[in-house]
Formats: sequence, C-alpha cells, structure tokens
Amino acid sequence: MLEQVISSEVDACRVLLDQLADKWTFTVFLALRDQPHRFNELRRRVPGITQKALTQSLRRLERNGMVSRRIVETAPPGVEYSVSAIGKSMSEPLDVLAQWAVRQLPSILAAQAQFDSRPESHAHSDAADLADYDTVTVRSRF
Amino acid sequence: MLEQVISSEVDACRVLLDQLADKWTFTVFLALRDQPHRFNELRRRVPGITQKALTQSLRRLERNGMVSRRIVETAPPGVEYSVSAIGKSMSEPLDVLAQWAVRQLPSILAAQAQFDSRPESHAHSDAADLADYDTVTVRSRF
DNA sequence: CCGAATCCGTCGCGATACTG
DNA sequence: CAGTATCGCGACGGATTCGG
Repeated sequence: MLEQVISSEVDACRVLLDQLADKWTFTVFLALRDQPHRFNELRRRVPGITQKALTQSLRRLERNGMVSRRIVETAPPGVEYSVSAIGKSMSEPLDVLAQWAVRQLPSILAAQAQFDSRPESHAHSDAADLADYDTVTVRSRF
Repeated sequence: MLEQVISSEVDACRVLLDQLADKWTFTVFLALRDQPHRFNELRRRVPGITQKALTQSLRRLERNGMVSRRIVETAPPGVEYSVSAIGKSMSEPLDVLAQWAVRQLPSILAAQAQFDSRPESHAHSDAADLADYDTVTVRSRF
C-alpha cells in the first residue's frame, strides 16, 4: 500500500540527512566538490573547523562512498581527498534543494520573525531557545 | 567572485538542514504532508515519538512557516496541524532528494560495507561507532 | 604534514509526572 | 485531548595533547 512506498523514501532520506546533517560534513563536502584538496587545504577552506571535526567529516563521507582518499607520494607524503562519482551525482539533487532554499529564505525568515514576535499566544519557551536559531540563520560570511 | 555565490547557497542549505535534521522533525513533516492531522493522530502516525519531541518538532516547523496550527471548535476542542503553502513547495526538492536517495541507497550501503570490512588499513575506531550507523541504516519498518 | 587519543562542557533526547 | 515541567543520561562538538 501507499504507506510502504512512503516509508522507504522516508528511510532513505533519513539516512541521507543523518549523514549530512552534522555540523560540518555538508560544508566539507561542498568545499571539496569543486576540486580535490589536501587535508590542510580543506582546513583552510572551512574556517573554524577543528582537525578532529574535519577528520570525522572526511571519514564519514569516505565511508558512504562520497569522497575518495588517495595517498600522494611526495616529500613529505600527503593525502588528497576528492569527491567520487556517486558524490558528484549527489550534487544535483542537492543543488535543487539549495536553489529552493535560496529562493524561500526570505519567506522563512519572515515566518520566523512573525512567530517570534508574539510571546503571548502559545509561546512556552522563554525565548532562550529561539535566540540561537536567528543568529545562526542570519550568519553569512560576506 | 565564485566563492560568494557558493557561500550563500551553503548558508541557505545549512539553514534548511539544521531545521530538518533533528531526530524527528523531518519524519513529522512527511507524516503531515499528505493531509492535516490532530496532535494524537500524528503521534500514532509516528511510532516511537514522545509528546515532547512531537511538540518540539511541530513548534519548529510552525516557526519556519512550514506547518500551520489551527484550533478546531469541537467538543472537546482540538488542534489541527497542516502543512502550509511554503511547506508544500518544499516537498518538491525534497522529493528529488528522496528519489536520488532511494536509487543510490544500494551503492551507499555497499560502500559502507566495503569500508567497514577492512579494520587494518587506517581504521581507527574500534568498530563501536560504526555499529549504530548500520543498524540505523538497515532499519525499515516492514 | 596528517592525523589519533583524551578530557570535558553542552545539549538533544527519552522517561516520567503533572496541568487545563 | 494537547500539551508543560523536570530530571538524567549519552552523544556530540571544542580544545588540547601526542604520534608517524
């Protein structure tokens, strides 16, 4: 029945989201999408990231087959990361999502502002939880 | 330059991901997408969710303008949630992603299996962290 | 240069109990 | 029926330190 079809999509999507949705993995993927990079190159391309976080993100992406890790024989030896074929194929649906997000962002921000500007109605939270949402949202490195 | 364009997409996408990527919100959204539902209806449609988690997810979706909350005057009174216009528009790019995920899921699982089946190479983790990934991935309510 | 290993603070989440 | 309030744990992210 219908439920079955939906649930498979749900699961597949959740798997995907779980992979990308931690704090850095998605950003790292985008930083790596244009061209291969070495470890510390990536670290510079993603300001604010820790070695630990970068390693975790790369391992995660590598495990899912999204990026490939290659040892380059130079002096001193280095490691080069690049997005794989399947990783590139993921870019397309991601771009669709990104375009939607860019277009709808104003509407979303407006909805957020409207929602936040009525502490009476059924607002339970003491506005402490909402604070970070906004700051994170507005953040744009220009 | 190019970097600027990319960064805006990154930010917009990250905002979107941050909204959907917590444990339940995305699932709740899908459960609500087909038709409006009341609170406890939703709770039954999303097995395993807590009242608290459901409330949080709904508040979050409501804040972003994705769902609407409506008080229905019956006896006893109830609350009806439904996805808004902007929420429905989000379904389209999400479907693109879902279709990709469904198609690529076998490849992803294969890559994971291959990655996990070489504890020697540069596997650092004691296979403890990997366990949950797999179980979560395989999970499908049939 | 490329990580691994450890400690530690924070927060999401679940379980439970209570309200109108 | 539709939530709110509180508690406790476990996972996650950040900072730091050590190794190949």
